[in-house]
Amino acid sequence: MPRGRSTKVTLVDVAREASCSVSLASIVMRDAAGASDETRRRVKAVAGRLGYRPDKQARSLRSTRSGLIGVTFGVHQPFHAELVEGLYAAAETGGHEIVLSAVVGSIDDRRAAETLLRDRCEALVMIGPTLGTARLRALAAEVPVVAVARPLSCPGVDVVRIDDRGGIALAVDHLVELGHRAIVHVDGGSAPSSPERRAGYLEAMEAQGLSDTALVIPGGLEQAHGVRAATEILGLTELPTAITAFNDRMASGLIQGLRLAGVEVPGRVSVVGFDNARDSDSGLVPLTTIDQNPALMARLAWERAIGRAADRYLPNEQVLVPRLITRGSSGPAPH
Amino acid sequence: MPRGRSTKVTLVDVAREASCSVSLASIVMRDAAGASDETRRRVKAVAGRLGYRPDKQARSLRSTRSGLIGVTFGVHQPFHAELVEGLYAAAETGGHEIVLSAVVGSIDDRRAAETLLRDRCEALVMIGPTLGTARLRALAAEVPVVAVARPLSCPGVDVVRIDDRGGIALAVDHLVELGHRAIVHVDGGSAPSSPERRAGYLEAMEAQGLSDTALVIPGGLEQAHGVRAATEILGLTELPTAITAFNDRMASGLIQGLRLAGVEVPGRVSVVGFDNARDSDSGLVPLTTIDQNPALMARLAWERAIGRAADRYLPNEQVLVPRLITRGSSGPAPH
DNA sequence: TTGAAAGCGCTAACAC
DNA sequence: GTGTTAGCGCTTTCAA
Repeated sequence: MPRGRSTKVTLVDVAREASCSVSLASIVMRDAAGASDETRRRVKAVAGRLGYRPDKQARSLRSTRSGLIGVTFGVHQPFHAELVEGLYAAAETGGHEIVLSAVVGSIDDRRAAETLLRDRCEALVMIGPTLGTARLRALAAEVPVVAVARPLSCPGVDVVRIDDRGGIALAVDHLVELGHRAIVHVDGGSAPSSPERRAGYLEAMEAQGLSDTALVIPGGLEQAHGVRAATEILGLTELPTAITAFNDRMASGLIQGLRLAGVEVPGRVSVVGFDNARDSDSGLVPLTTIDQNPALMARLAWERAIGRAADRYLPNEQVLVPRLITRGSSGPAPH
Repeated sequence: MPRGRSTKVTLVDVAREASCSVSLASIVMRDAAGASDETRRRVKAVAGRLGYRPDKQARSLRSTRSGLIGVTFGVHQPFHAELVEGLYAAAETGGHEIVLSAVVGSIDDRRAAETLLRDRCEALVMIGPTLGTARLRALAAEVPVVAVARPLSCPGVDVVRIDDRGGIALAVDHLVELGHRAIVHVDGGSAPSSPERRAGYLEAMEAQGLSDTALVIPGGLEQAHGVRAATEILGLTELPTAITAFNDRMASGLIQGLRLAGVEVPGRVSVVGFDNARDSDSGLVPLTTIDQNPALMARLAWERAIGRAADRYLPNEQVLVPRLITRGSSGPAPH
């Protein structure tokens, strides 16, 4: 019977074995000042030999500061995955550690955040939270909250986001430059940023004097929504020559839906996505899209979070500049 | 200055306010036996009013059992997301809580697991771990490990997995039944399960007396790998009439690559995927695929994990039965 | 530079 | 049903 898992090694064991006091051993393990090199060497050696692993819980229990930054994210959302990856990279700088809390079908942002509070996180980074501003503010009253990838005007909550309106404008302007005039937008349904991108689209169309041809089709986040939207677009009395999609995944659905009906992309219809997601350069046709620079976004969010945890800043908003990635799904307007 | 975040409310505060002892308050908060209904009501009311939140760390520090089950997963892997969702669902039964640890570019399974050990998890569920059996076994010596979605023969490690060989055989048999004989397999590169599916393909082909036409093309996990493989397949002297792909994402790439070259799916070439992923029914053509039943897989893994944590079982292996989902990407062989 | 003692917030063992 | 006592593994005064 493989019982008897290596019973726990504590700092007491290490100290005894290294014949020094527990506090001294503690100093060494924390790389704090106040121990001789000789002691340091000895303690470290013993710790290694015994397979000592500092107990995070006990440590944070004693030292009020937990060193934990909570992160909520949607498991099924590729863009969130990019940000999580970026946060891990940022966390490498040390001093603070990530605690993940997933938003899944059965668990919303509020419950996910609640878990993190019980973990005594010093600050929360919430990725694309679908939470009312009232609840968000209530949360922010308990712990510093940094909302990422969700345009938000909520006093007390930090925001790190892309300029959604500007991003869509980039797409529209790009298409207009290619000669397109009949450009429709497929939105993201109830997703964060969807209203902003929708509005940005309408503004950009107006700025180009194209208000009368502007049209928004309801969409969503997934490929299936794009396929559905394609059907709807194909049913229009007049087929547009270009489409801007809420995100890349749906853009992929759009392209596939159009191609299925024999409509060439970009020959007959151009499509521009949003996100510059992993698979976006490898579909039926490489996708022209808007890059959000998730790595930078994550880094800024992380810095904010630890800064707020240390009470170094007041909450504010940071808006990143979107970038157009021109690939194969957009081309000159037909005629 | 919005300083003064509601300073921490402890059990002592609750007890004082409810004029009872701390231990009694503790009993109430844990819903343990040994308190009168009247006390229960009073303490709960006070706790609610004060916004008391039990400190998980202190709790687990004191009670040796942490109630934590660690889960490692790849953030960028949609199939892992399904499993994580299933694990959260399983965890609803209570008693144990999930601690997530992501595997990202800069953090491998070993480091992810190491984090969980420091969290004092009682058992680990590792999703698709890409870890040598030696390291896995070393880990399993410290804590019960349940490997999910990775075929593995490693004493001391629990395994919950799909019958990969059987799954691919299902796909091959389905295609043969449709009249196909020239069937190629695009593998998953270095991904877990890739060797097993490759082998399953070869076996099934042999069982069908098709060994001489069997061919494996190198692939990977992403859509781009499928597109690349499509190019390779299109370059073959004789185009096969069917393809089995390591997963759905790559199958999508394959279909798109083929269609780009004017090859009809399933008219000219049939394609079968693996995973029954979210987007698989909404692509250019709805994908025929193999379902792994991630919900059940997750539930079994969870039960194993808490069972092992309580030392109720010895490690073992559970193999799930794959199921063929027939959709539009497979059809009768041409001729 | 080192060590002794106190205590973080909680639970568990025991007495009442 | 209730309170008292001890202590989880660690950090943190404080004194030596």
